[in-house]
Amino acid sequence: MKALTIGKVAKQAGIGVETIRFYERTGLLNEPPRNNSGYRQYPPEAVVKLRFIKKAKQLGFSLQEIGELFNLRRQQDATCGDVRIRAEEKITNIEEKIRDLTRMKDALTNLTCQCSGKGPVSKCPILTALEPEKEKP
Amino acid sequence: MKALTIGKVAKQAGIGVETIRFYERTGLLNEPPRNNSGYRQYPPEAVVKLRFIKKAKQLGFSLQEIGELFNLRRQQDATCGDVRIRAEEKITNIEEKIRDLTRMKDALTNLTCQCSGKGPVSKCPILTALEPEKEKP
DNA sequence: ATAATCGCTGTACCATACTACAGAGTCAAG
DNA sequence: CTTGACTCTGTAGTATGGTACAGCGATTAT
Repeated sequence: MKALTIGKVAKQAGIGVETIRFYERTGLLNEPPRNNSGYRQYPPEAVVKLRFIKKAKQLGFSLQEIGELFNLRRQQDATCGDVRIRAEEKITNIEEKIRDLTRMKDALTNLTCQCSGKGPVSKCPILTALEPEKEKP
Repeated sequence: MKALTIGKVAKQAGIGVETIRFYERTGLLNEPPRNNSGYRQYPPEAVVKLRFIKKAKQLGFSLQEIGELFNLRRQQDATCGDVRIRAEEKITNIEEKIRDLTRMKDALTNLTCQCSGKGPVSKCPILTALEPEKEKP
């Protein structure tokens, strides 16, 4: 006997009960089985899925994009080549995010270094951090 | 003569005119000087700032957080140690995002590899990608 | 010099992602 | 066996981040 009620799942995933029902309504989560009195019965994996959603949102993915990531997995065996292409798009996308974040981090590190030093900063490293690279003449 | 109208800035930054005015209303952008007829006169750096905002949003930062990043820079010379602490918080935060994205990327790569191979996948690598690490007994 | 385009303010509306009830049934602990 | 916490459905409200006019003046291209 391992099924969880919605409240347990919510607590373990660190999100609200209403939010879970909302995700279900929008189709992001599929409907779990119910017990005799109509209570949702979640398998423990539901917690994993919800934690994934939470994290992915913090990384700038919309609920729709998160759904696409799930679909990628579900359709995997069906239409292999197609899925591969879309997965590679996601990967490229993610790599760009990582690059941007790395630049942003470097800029902030830079800022804290300058802070311990002295003198005015002519160009703001944070702002220019996310500029598209351009060749220097 | 280098001042740009709002339309020029918007085009160069790749965002809408209305959005720029919206950012101004909310205080994310400070009010630019005006010309005789009341038109906003932006310096070229405004484009850099707007592109930063656009990117940062894609990375999961809220407008408020983006504003905090800007403040970090502005207050830099004033309250050095304090700024340093908050900058380091941001850095830690960013490092976690990078870690999560890297895990997600690896999981997707994994998925495309499995795809070219064959056989059913018992555990979904995407879902478990963003799980907090736990020691394996 | 006169449209078309752009800019101004102000207000209203929109999509996304929740969040909060109301009103009724269910379950578990003392 | 009741009382308090939990669940259900349904509907409504909120926060964030825009987007879209209307109604007017300024500018620019022909």
